[in-house]
Amino acid sequence: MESKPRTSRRSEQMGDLIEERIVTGVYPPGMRLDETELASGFGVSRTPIREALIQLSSAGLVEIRPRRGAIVAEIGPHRLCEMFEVMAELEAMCGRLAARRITEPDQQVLAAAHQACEDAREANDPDTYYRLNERFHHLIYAASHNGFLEEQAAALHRRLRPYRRLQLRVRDRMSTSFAEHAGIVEAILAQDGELAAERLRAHVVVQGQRFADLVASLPMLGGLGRGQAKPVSKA
Amino acid sequence: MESKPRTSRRSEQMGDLIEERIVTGVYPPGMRLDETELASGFGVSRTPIREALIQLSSAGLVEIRPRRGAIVAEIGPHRLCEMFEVMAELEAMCGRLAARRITEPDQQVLAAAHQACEDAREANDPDTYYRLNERFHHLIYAASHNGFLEEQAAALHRRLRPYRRLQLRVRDRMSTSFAEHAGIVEAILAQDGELAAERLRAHVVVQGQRFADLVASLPMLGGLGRGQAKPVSKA
DNA sequence: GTATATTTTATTGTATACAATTTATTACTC
DNA sequence: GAGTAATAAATTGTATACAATAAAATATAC
Repeated sequence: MESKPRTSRRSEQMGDLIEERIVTGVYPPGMRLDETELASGFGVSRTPIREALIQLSSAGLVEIRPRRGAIVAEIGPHRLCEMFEVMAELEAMCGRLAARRITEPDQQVLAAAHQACEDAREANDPDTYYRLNERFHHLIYAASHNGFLEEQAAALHRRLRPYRRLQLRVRDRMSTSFAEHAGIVEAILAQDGELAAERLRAHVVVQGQRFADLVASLPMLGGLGRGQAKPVSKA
Repeated sequence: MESKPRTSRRSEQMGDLIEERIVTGVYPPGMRLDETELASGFGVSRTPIREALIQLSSAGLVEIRPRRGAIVAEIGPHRLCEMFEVMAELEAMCGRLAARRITEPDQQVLAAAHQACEDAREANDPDTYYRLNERFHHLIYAASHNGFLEEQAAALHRRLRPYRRLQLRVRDRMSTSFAEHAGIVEAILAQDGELAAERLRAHVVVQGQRFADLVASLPMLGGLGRGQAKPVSKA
């Protein structure tokens, strides 16, 4: 059968498009999002654009200032560290619950996903590793058998994606990441919740730390402080 | 000066109004939210209503089914337990961080808020206690000195409000709650993060458990299972 | 009389028109 | 010429009009 879009709502499609461009950096933090401009750019009216922006605002990706338009949310280093701190705890919680609740077949799936990561590491393929890493973490979220937690963790993970992505370029990050994964899998399969939690927390915190180092060095992110945005030309 | 609304956006006002009616049960779970009806009811056009509904949908309070309208989100007992489980962990995290990071003046404020709770308990005033209890918890969120965590915790707390509110009617809940608070304050002031986390987790989990008992007994919530909603007449 | 197909109705989704407010530009005063 | 006031332009917020789809009702076949 032909794949028909499961939603006929243009506003959702617009939301996905804009979100994509935000997380990939096409629309950088602080950029003004002109409704009329976006509308004509996407070939729709302002209505779906507005609805998409409101949704993205709720998700924290854009900031709507009353009567003053929307801008891509600027997440400063400080806020970002806060978010990583929470992410670490959510991951830890997922791990703790997963260790207690993971089912037999899910154990197999997790082990297989881990194995796949190893293959990507040996092939020295960061993009594939990145993708498989995402899958690995999502499997742990799901293994917590708490659907709400799974959603929350996935949402925050997604939101931190652009910042995490940078790190895999860092030297040896793949190997250390994989080594940490091994410890995590071990703890979960041994059904040691506290150990799994601890290791996942450390895994993410390290990411956050690594990020903090990165943010200090990169000029692109260095100017991304708490303060007001430098205006970005729209064309 | 006269208090002028800080936002001129009708959609936000509508959102607050609708949210208020949802969390207070005026609009019960499963109820259809007819855009036209709401619009005429509030004396505005459909546009602000739609925008409000989209926002509430992002917050998880309403569910928008494409081309089929919006309904008040139905949170079944199962999902609710999941949410309480996450809430417990967020509170625990706030407590752990608060114990490590709370400032001198904030210690005073927290102690005072706790004292105020005691007064309400002695006066046997559940409504006041409820309000002061909210304040107490929010102070702990803030004391974590993680603004993002504070927001997340507050948002989930708010979302669970209608369900938590029921419990204070339960016999002796005020006293046990207060006793638990005392232990939490003690742990935080002693800067024992793990103890504070543990006690806060238990505090919330108990609420969740209590809720589970409640949900099993109340017919109003008993029919609120995972499945499809019974339609609720709109007038 | 029941089940299916067709028409009707109602409601959502989108586009456009208008109103209100903010920002930019210009004019004016000192 | 700099600073402020008034005006003009641009952009957001709201209302309404129209289009598309789903639910309801009716009609028809068996």
